[in-house]
Amino acid sequence: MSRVDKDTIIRAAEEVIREKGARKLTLDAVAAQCGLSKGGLLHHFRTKQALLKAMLESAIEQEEAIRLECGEGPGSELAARVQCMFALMENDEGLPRSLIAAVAEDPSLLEPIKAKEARVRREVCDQSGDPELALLLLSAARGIFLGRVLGVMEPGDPAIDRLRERLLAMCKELD
Amino acid sequence: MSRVDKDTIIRAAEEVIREKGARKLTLDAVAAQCGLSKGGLLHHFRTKQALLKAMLESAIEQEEAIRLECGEGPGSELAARVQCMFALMENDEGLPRSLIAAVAEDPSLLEPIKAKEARVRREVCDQSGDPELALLLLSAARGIFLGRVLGVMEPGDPAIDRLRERLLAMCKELD
DNA sequence: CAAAACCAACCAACTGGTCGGTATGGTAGC
DNA sequence: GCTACCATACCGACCAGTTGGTTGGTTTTG
Repeated sequence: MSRVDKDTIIRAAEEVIREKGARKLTLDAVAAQCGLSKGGLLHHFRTKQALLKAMLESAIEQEEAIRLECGEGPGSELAARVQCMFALMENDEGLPRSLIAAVAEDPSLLEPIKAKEARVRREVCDQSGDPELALLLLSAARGIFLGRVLGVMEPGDPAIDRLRERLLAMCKELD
Repeated sequence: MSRVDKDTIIRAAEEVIREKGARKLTLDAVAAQCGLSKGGLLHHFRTKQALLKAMLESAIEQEEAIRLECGEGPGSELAARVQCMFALMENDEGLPRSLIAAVAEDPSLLEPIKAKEARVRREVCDQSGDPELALLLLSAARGIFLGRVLGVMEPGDPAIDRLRERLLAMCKELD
């Protein structure tokens, strides 16, 4: 029986990034955050890379879970993905933080995300009668999302809500 | 007369990020890259933060220069900005790399970019008869751009070209 | 000459990672 | 029940290499 499981550690790592920035994501900081010694932390993740990788995988899982929630109705894949991205923004969880840390540490860690992203694009295109417009709308959603990840766009901006409505309307129109 | 000027150092820093990743952007690495001792480097930039800040400012300048090139004709601000972003992608210069390094090091360094981004959005909105659609198109361009910055989207993807054409067409339609 | 540009040696703090050891809880044999 | 054994979780000291930054001196240039 473990008192601290891997998921707790991943959350702690995300918290460190949130508080101190991606550059300060050190093993010591993570260990301190979840009340563990560095030795204990390294017992769960043998290297820092392993921790980063687990963070990304966890983030992807979370995203896919939200995606399923958004796609229950008869809407298209595109609409579901757009909704999913906005949902992801509301409770800014692991993915954004992990993304930044990973790309700073070792861009090759993003390979799984790259693959997932390509798959989503293909699905969205295949399903739509106007693949280019579909891709364009998807890109717009990602632009807003990544803008928030980088902190370039304000969280509470009312324009975001209006953009979401407009985006979703255009998605429906496309179907 | 200096044998190595600040601009050379900034370019060297960008090169380091390109070759080794944002995390490896160290003073030693930058000094080595531009054939300077660390002491010499620190003579030009007293702290690492100062170097980062200068990198961002330089990147913004470059972007504004490209923006002016793109906006010579009668096109709207929106069209010019979209064109500018695609031009920025073709010769992937400092801005993308600097962005990642800065956000990893200290997100508050992005403040100038945030301000500039907000200003652009305002201009684009003010000029357009359909501000939301304009913002949406701008977001799409940024989504593609940031997707490339993070390495999530392939550089040579032909879809990018098609997306650019479509985006520009929609911009013209909006005018 | 005086200032600016530059260098080499150095430093303290931090980094990821190793290592020997301890605490705990389960399990098999008696 | 008790003992011997073992695996897992965890600790804390330690290490070598790296980091940003300092200092004191040397070269270059106007």
